[in-house]
Amino acid sequence: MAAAKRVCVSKGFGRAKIADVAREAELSVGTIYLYFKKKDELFAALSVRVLKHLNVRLWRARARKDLTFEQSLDVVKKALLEIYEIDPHMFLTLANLQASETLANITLELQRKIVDLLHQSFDIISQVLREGLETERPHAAAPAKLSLILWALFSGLVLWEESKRSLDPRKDHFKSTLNVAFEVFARGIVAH
Amino acid sequence: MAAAKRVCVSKGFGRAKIADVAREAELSVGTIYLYFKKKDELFAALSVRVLKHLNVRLWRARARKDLTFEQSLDVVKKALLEIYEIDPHMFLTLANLQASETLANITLELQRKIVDLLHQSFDIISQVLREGLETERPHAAAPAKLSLILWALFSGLVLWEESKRSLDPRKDHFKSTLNVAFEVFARGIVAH
Amino acid sequence: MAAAKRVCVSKGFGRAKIADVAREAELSVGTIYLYFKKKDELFAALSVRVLKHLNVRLWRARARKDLTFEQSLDVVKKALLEIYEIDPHMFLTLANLQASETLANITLELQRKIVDLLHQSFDIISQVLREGLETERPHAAAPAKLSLILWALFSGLVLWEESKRSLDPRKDHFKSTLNVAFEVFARGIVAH
Amino acid sequence: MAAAKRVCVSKGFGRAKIADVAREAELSVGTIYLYFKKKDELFAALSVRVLKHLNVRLWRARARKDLTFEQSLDVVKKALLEIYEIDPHMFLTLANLQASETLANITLELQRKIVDLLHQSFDIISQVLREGLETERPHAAAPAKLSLILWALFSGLVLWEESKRSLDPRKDHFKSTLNVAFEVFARGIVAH
DNA sequence: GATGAATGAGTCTTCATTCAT
DNA sequence: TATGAATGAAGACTCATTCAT
Repeated sequence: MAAAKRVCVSKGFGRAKIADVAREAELSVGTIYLYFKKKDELFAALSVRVLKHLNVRLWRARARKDLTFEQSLDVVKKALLEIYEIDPHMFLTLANLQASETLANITLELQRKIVDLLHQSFDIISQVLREGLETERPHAAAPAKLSLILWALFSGLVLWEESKRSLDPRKDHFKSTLNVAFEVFARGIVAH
Repeated sequence: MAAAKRVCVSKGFGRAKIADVAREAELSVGTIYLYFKKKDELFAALSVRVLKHLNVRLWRARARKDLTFEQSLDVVKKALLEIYEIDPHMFLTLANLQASETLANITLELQRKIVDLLHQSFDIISQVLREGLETERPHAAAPAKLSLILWALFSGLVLWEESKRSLDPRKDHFKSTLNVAFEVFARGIVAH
Repeated sequence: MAAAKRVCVSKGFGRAKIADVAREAELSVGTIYLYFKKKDELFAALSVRVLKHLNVRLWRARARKDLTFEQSLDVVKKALLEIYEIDPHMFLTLANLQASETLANITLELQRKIVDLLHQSFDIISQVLREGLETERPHAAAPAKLSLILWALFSGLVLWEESKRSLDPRKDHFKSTLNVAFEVFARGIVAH
Repeated sequence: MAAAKRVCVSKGFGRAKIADVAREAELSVGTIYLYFKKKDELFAALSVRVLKHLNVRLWRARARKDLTFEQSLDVVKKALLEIYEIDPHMFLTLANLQASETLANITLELQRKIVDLLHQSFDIISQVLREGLETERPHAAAPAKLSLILWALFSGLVLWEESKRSLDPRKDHFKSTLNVAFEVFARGIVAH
């Protein structure tokens, strides 16, 4: 799977061949098929891995208590950013999963796993937000909806950032845009 | 191109074959190649079309004067939503363009056109925001950055909405989430 | 299809590759797939051809009137033998169709065609036998059953003949055995 | 080998994999190769087993003395039918051996064994027929030739029966057709 | 301009066979 | 004897692209 990710990064998701992965992993083609029934199964498994990693990080963030809402949000932002900076392709893997038809070609079991992990991600973010929201922003929207908005905001920015490289030479800094985005978000959830 | 879009919608972006497009267009395969040098060229042209359509709408929104910031933002939201509702796959086309490696395989000319149109989109949104911001939110972030955030927010929500159909049976309504997202955004750009 | 047959003859049914057929036909692999959806479809089509050829011959035999039962039987034998001698592999094609799992992998339409042609073969043989039987062998078994027995006898002998070459050096002459078989059959359908 | 036969029956001859056999036998793949050098060797050995079983039955039939020709023939028929009914796939195994190219890929030793056993089968049938023929049908054809015809008749009917299941919904009963076939055969060997 | 048959390189996938343990 | 992970050659099938008509 590490090899598969490396191939995705270097050749692009759609151009990644099983033979490439095998070569990168210093295995034969057949061996790949010993562990993954289909090509799409392998790449979907990559997403599972990303989501698991993500959830571990988010979980750690959630463990911290006695934080204000702003601090909680900051913890979520840091968790997402940290993961992105460790491996900027992680979220792109997820974006590709969403944009491609990979999902249609995998086992129901794997599909369920992915759905489940995504739900977990949202639930953790919701929980982090909820505590701060309840005391400080009692009139804010439902945490579940807000966590989805946060997720969309983040993945939209990542997708843009990644595609920008080939499209748009105009320089803008991901991190600073992200900071502004989170500030806007934080202030937007006002208590009237 | 209309045929190409219909094929993309019904079979999915990655599974769309030139032969399908030809059949849908009631033309022969060869004829497609009279108008598009490469397959990727055709699908990139689709994105150009989406962006042009988008810009026309945004331009109309921009034309209205004497609006408060909130009203301006509402106009942008309506323009984006309207386009999405007329054709939910338009933004997915763009997302696919970003997520796939299509961009790497097209002529420089077409690449430039796409970049140019995207800049136009941002510029129009920036302008819409700028007027309201200058008078009502003098301390807000740069309009260019805010328009990017708005774009990311919207495309992130669309991508999620589209992928959710196959992944996640949990019902949530795109439109209401979008409304909340824009409310949060609008309130977030406060003048301290 | 002529190329496919030649490949079957020279390399054996199970070892015939699409690439071989393409080379033999002086076409590319893709062109084969322009006319046959699946590999098995091509080889099943071969059987259809054999059966059609067979039925034409049998039909001609049937056209002759005013024959005694023995003469009718002789006409059937000659028709079968003639086909076998023109192309000894024709019946082997059918035997392979029966012994292999090809039938499970073809379209229902093609399956139906094969069934239909086989029924036709039996029906023609039945008709040839019927006339002679009615007047000369009134107490014989049903012509349909007898034509099946004749068919089994013939194809059993062909299968044996074909496999014998690699198995059994013991010489015996197909034609003379066939003659004896038909004599036995003719005498066996006695009028008590 | 029992496992191999079960796999052949359930998945079909051509679709039987060594891995399937190993799983069925509750052994590992490697272990299969301790006992059979090649895949074809294993399946050829299956034929040897069938032929041995067949010969045992035929031998028993031969042991009975003081039978008329018709009774002898009946004994042969019963032996063949009994084997067929115990395991309808036995003869199909032999038919597959004949129709496929398996024979070309096995050791000379195994080839000889198969040839030898086939000769034995014919010889036993010949002997059964000979006794009755000599006294009751002095002018009949050579017993060797007649036993080959009998064999062809039987295997032709079996092959037909087996293929019919997937091809032809038209019901006809194997056993009754076989009975008619043997009656015809018995009467056909008349003494003029 | 339009056609669509032909192409063949490119990929996935399978599976008999080996071999270090 | 037994294992079963690893192999990689082989082969079916696809589809963007071309070009003679």
